[in-house]
Formats: sequence, C-alpha cells, structure tokens
Amino acid sequence: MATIKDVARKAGVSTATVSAVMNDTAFVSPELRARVVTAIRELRYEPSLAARNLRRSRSQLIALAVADLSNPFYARIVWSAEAAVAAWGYSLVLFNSDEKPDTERRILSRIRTLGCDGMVLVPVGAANQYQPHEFEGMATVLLGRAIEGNSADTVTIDNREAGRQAVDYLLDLGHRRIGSITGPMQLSTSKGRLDGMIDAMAARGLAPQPGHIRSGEFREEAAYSVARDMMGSPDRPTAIYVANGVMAIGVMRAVADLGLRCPQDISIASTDTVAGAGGLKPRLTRTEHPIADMTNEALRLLVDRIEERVSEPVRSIVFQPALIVGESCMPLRGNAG
Amino acid sequence: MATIKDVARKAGVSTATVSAVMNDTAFVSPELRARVVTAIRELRYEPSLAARNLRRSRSQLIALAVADLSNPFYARIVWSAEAAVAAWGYSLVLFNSDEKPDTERRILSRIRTLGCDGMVLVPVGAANQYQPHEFEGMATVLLGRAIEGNSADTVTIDNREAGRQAVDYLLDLGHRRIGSITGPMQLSTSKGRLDGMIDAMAARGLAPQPGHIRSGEFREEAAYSVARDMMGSPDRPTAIYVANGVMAIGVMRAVADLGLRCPQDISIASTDTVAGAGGLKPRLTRTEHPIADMTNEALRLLVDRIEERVSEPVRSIVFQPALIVGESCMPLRGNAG
DNA sequence: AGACTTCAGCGAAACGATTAGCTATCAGGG
DNA sequence: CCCTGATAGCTAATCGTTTCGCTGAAGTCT
Repeated sequence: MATIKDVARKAGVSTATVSAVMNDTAFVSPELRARVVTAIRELRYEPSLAARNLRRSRSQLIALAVADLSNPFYARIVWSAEAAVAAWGYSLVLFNSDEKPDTERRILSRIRTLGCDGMVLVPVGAANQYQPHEFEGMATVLLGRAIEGNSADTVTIDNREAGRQAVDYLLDLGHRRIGSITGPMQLSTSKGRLDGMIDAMAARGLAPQPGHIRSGEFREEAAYSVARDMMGSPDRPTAIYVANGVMAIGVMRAVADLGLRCPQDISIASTDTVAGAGGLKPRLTRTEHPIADMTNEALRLLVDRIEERVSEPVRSIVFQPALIVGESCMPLRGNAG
Repeated sequence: MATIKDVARKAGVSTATVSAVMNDTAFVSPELRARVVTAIRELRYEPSLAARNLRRSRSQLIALAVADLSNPFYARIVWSAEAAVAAWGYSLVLFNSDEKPDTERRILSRIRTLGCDGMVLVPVGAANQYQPHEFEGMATVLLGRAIEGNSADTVTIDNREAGRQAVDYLLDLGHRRIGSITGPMQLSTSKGRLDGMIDAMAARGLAPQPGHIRSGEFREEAAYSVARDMMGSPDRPTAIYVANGVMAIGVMRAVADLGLRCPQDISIASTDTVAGAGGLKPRLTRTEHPIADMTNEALRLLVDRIEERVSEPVRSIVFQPALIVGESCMPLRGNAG
C-alpha cells in the first residue's frame, strides 16, 4: 500500500499538501492539486483509516448488536441498518448476542476496544444487569427494547398497544378463553405486550386464566413445546396471542402436529412478525412494526449524538404498531368452545 | 480514556513494560506485573485498537459483502459468518451490494480503506468486470459465486448438480414440459443451475422449450411477473424449476393469483431455499445448500490466508446440494397433461 | 577476581495520517 | 525602495501503540 509520503514524494510536495487535497481542507493551487491527484491515482493511494482515526480519534464505525440473528425480525433490522449506516458515511460492525447477557457483555467491551463511534444495541438483559452509567462515553441508542432508568436514547414500539390491539381483535371475534405465549418477562417487550393483553381483557371485565399465560425464550422451539403443552390440555384456549413472529411459527407447527386446524380449531394472533414472512399459510393476523422506520430513526439519533448536534439528555421515541388482519383467526362460534 | 502512558506513569514503569504485560510478549517480574495490572484496572485502561492497528498494520476486522441482505439466504450467511468471525477473534463488518456492481465497487474500496484484514465476498458482477488481480493484496474468499479466471479462494455449491437433481426429480414424476425461471445469466450460479437442468433433460433426449426458459433478477418481484407471464400462456409448462428461494415465493404467489393450485396444476421445485422458510405451504421441494458449513469453510480459508498459514495459490471448494422433497410437486397424470 | 552471559526493563523510533504554526514569496502602497 | 499583508505550502509535533536495541545489575564460569 502506498502511503501519503509516497504520494508527496512523487508529486514533489509535502504530506500536508496531499492531506489538504484529500480532505479539501485548505486552498491548493490548481497546478499542485493536479500533480497530487495524478500521483494519487498512479500509486492507487488510499488513506489508511487506522492512521487517520488515531489522529482524529474517530473510527467511522457504528456497531449494531442484535439479540438474535436467526430471527428474521432482526435480519430485517440488519438490512435497514446497513443501508442507513452507509448512507451516513459510516460502516457497520455487526454483533449477535444470541439473547445471552454474557455474550452481550463481551460484545460491549469489544465495541469499546474497537473504538466504534457509536452503537445501536438491542439489549438482552434485565434492567438491573446494566450499570446506571453503562453507556456513558459512547454514543448509544437502544433499539426495540428499553432499559428502565437508563441514560441512553431509545427507540421502541408501543408494546402495550400491540398486545391490546391483537387481543382486542380476538375479543371482537367473540373469544373469551384467550391464552398467550410470550417471551422472557424481564424484557420490556414481553412485559408490555402481556400488559396490553391484560388491559384489553380487563376493559371487558375479563382476565386470562393463569395456566393460559406462559412465557419462554423468544424462539421457535421454545414456543413449540409450550404450545404443545398448553394446547394438549382439555381446557385449552380458543385463541392464542403469541408475542413474536418466530414463536408464532412454532405455535402453528405445534397446532398442526396436534391435529388441530388454524383458524377453525384455534385462532392465532401475533406481534412483530416480519411482513409477508415467506408466504406462511394461513397468513398470520398480527401487529406489524415499522422496522425500517425504527431503524432509520435509531441511526438518525445516533449520528446526531456522534456528530454532537444535540445536547438534550435522553430522547425516547415510541412507534405505533398496526394490526394486519390475516387468515389465522375466526369468530368463536366456528369453534367447539 | 486512559492511555498506555497514564498506566506506565501510574505503575512507575515504561510503556514497553505495560505493553509486555498486556500482550504477554516478554517476561515481566511478578512484582512489576502486579503494579501494572492494578494500574490498568484502576484506570480502566483499554488499549486503542486504532493505535495498535496502525503499528501492527492489522485491524482485526473481516468484511463480508453479500449480494442482497433482503434475501433470507444471505441473512443466513450473515448469521453464520458473525459467529465464525467472532470465534476466530475478529469482528465482522457487513456490507450489502444489493446486486449492484457499482455499489460493490464502492464497497471494495471502502474495505481497503478500512484496512480490513480480509474479506468474504459474494460477487455480483460478471467475470469480466473484475481486474485479473482485483483481489491481490487483500486476503479474499469468494462465497457462493465463482469468478472465472480469478485468483481468489472460492467456496461454492455444485450448481449444475443442483439443477440436475431438481429437474431429474420432476422428470421422474413424468413431467416433460418443464420451464425454468432463473437469475441473471452472467452469474455462475444461474448458469450452472440452468446447465444442470439442460443436462438432466438431455439425458432423456429432451430439451426445454425456449419460451420456457426465462431469466431475471434474483428477486421475488421479478420472478412474480415473469411467472405470471409464462403461466398465462396456453402452452405453459406443467412444472417449473425456480433457481432460487425468494424467486420461488414470487412464483407461488403468481400461481395463486392466476387461480392455479400448486401442486395440482403446476409443480414447483427450487434451489437454495432457506431451510423451513417460515412454514411456507405447500412446503417446497428444493435442493438445499449447507449454508452454515459453506460459510464456516469460507472463514477457515480466509483466516488461513490472513494468518499466513498457507501458500498454495488458489483453493476452490465445492459443496454438494441435497434434494429435499416437499409437497410442491405431483406426478404429471394429476395434471391436464 | 575478572570475563562473559543472561535478561528485566527502559528509551526512543517507528506506523501513517492531520494540523498548528512557520517561512517565503509576491503584490501593492507610501 | 522598503515595508506590510496576504497566503500557498512546508516543517514538525502529535495521536497511542509496538518493538528494536540498549543498559546495567546479577549470576556463572574459569
């Protein structure tokens, strides 16, 4: 690799002039500029970010740490984030914490060492696992999941509203015995969605049966076994609200394996499913999240911080879910119940 | 941020000693080592990668540039790659060329500037768009798609075999009018799969009708419109081999929109579909690729190169596809014929 | 005891860029 | 003709590490 010195020598100028040409940071006479430009081209000179960053203490790197790369929801976030990061002139360093707080801790330290200019984090731990000032000294935006009492910018969805919308819809169809399969209760998303469900039922003087509320990992397999268990019992619910997209797939598989039909025997509604998820049949009734918008917003906030265009202490942006009606729910009278 | 100098001052030693302790690169007496270690802890010292990399001319970064992040196939690669890269002690910088050669060119230059130690590339251009020595000076592995006459290590699938397997299966079911919707012909994957199809038919003295072979972008929308067009004509094929997973989804949608049923009215087989793609119904008959293995192998080759454990000029590894029978194909007599 | 090894630890020179501050040139005014 | 002011371009310091080569104390051998 050619260095700035090689270019300077070849063009017969000082490195300062080459730098000025590269960064357009001072006036350089047309003649010299031309010499420099040709030298750059002929030597195929590309500045070393390592050196530039050392000097400027900037890395042009933005880290994204998601909770589970195998989940299409996060794959979608990665897609949007890559585009947004590139558009802002940075590059994306990707990490997968795989829903493991230990892995996340290692990732956070790695991000620091790499000297990333900022990071977007989908936190996987309970609020109390983070130090109060965990994110100080590094521009940070929390995406999707909130950490209570934390000092970082946050972009989330209104999870409570999502749960409310989905369960309201099931209630409108006449369902009363409604179950829920939700994620780990220490996560703001799981808790919010369940609260929304309880809200919706309470508004009609109802409450879910304790045995019909089950939480587990945000994974297809976990949902599958929980669903098999719940649906195998005689007083099984007539409708289920599943708190996330991949879990919904597990639930549908469990339902099919039990010889039940969806929606005839059981209605299923879910949240955060990726749009048009691979032609799933029947198409899920679900609340969708504006993933791309949320991700773009997260990066806007982050770049604002990095480039110090902003001083407010903490900004928190909440998006609204939208109910998308598919074919996975039926009015109750179609059921045995 | 504390620097190595601060640590050295605090511990009353030279920076060289601190460095030796950090990297375990020279013997340091237990006493001094202890002083250094406590100083490091008390100052919360973390070495700056920018400086270290400048000195070592290493970045600990591995770039991955995929062709289309919206395609679950590549999302799967990203997932595997992140894990493998982390396991080797590097971090992953992700890029999406979005099947655009221009974007890819910018990405390659960015990767150089970032000083990544190596890169895994899913190339999007025709072979002649690359200079013969395009990848010299940077450890490179091409993944999924080959570039003829190129000098980089390559990990691919036997595309010809994939096409052969899928179409053989359709032929075994009695189909004779078989069509194909495939990707851009300048890509080794598209060409190989189509060649395999032609092989399979030739082996039985058959050849596809010209109008039944159509190529287009590797995207759902492109496949949708091509499929609508092809299936709308009176001499439509009785079976279609679709050259990639997302295209298969588009084709199934087109088939449904035309009021046709799969597999009763038309059999569909595809290649490179992601396993268990979101519960698609009917489940596709397809050739699957060992994506995780391929990605791991690509990174093994890459790290070999980076750490200079290898000297052979070019290594090329070809994986074999496996036919997975789903429910999207039926014997011909079930059809109009 | 003198000569020779050994080796813990230090000092200082890189790495490749940016940038503050300086020099030298030139035009124009008195 | 000299002085001033403007400014194009240079010199050299700097960023935070690693690492080469050196020093000097201690140990070993004859």
